[in-house]
Amino acid sequence: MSTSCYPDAMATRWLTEEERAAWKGLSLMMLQLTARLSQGLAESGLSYQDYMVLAHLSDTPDGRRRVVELGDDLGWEKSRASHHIRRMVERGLVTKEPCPTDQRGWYVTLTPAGRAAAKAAAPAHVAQVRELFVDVLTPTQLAAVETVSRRVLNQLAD
Amino acid sequence: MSTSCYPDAMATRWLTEEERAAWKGLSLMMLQLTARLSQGLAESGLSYQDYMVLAHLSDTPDGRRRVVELGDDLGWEKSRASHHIRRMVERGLVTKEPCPTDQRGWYVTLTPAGRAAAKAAAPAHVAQVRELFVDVLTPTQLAAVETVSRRVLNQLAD
DNA sequence: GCTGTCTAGTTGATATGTCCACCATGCTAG
DNA sequence: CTAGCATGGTGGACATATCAACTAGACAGC
Repeated sequence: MSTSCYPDAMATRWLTEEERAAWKGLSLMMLQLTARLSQGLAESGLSYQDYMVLAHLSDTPDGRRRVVELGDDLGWEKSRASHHIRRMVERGLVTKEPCPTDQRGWYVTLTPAGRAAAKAAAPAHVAQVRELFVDVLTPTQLAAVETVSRRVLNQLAD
Repeated sequence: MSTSCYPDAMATRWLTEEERAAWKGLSLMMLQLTARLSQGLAESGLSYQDYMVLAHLSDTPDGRRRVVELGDDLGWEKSRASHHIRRMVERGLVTKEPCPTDQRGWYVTLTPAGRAAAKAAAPAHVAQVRELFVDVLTPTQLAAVETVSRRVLNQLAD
């Protein structure tokens, strides 16, 4: 597949070794990293996804966010967001309140239990992000990561 | 959560804004990127995971790989690997052959159909990886990505 | 040989994600 | 006002992932 000539009209520009290494490294890194972080969070009784929702909500100034907004923040489609929020409501981590200005919409807000769960899980999670990612890199490398992701996300937004 | 002082013995070292931005950017980028690439591959009738398996097999010199090896390559646990391979066998993309030197094991190999599917999907997929990732970055940035992922994967390996 | 422990892989229950059709509301143009 | 289209969210069917328990073969020490 990395090999050679296609009969097609458009000759495919295959990846060079460097390009391939970068892409493969990135993919594998993210797979392993999120797997490990999930494991870590599991000990606090939260999934990675749960944690992201909770963290996002507690970062929001008024502590509430529409279902689809939350989905956009986390890169989820609305259906996934809806299902996941429902499950979190069932577990008592968040609640939904009708949105006064848009009858279709719901605000998702943290419950005290949700806030507590996030607070309990945060230190270990952050420590792990540090240990496995942040502290392994130089400030320059971190900055590069930020630049790279901004560029790619920009490109994706077209 | 990003806020402040914990009563704990170990004071948590929270992330700085730069660190946070890098981590968040990276996570979101990978989410969106893989989502988009999955969509692209769906038009060839393959999932992202299917493609990774096929690509890996066709990269392997002798075109075969043990189930768990494949899992390691892709960052999967053995159970996930087993389930996924089974489904791919059912769809005729790969086959399993008993391993002569280890009675417990199986070699996974491409079928002609699997090889053809990979070959058909590759050009569009590679084009998309280029468009959305590789071609958005400078060679220096690509090299940085590679370095970063190598370091992090190294750290994970402990 | 016998025993215990490790590893490869499977299985099934359950949790999660995806896809698509759907409903109700909002929004815009005539 | 109202006709049409866009948007926020739900629901169900199905695909995929995770977890824990399990089988069978490998492998080491005796």
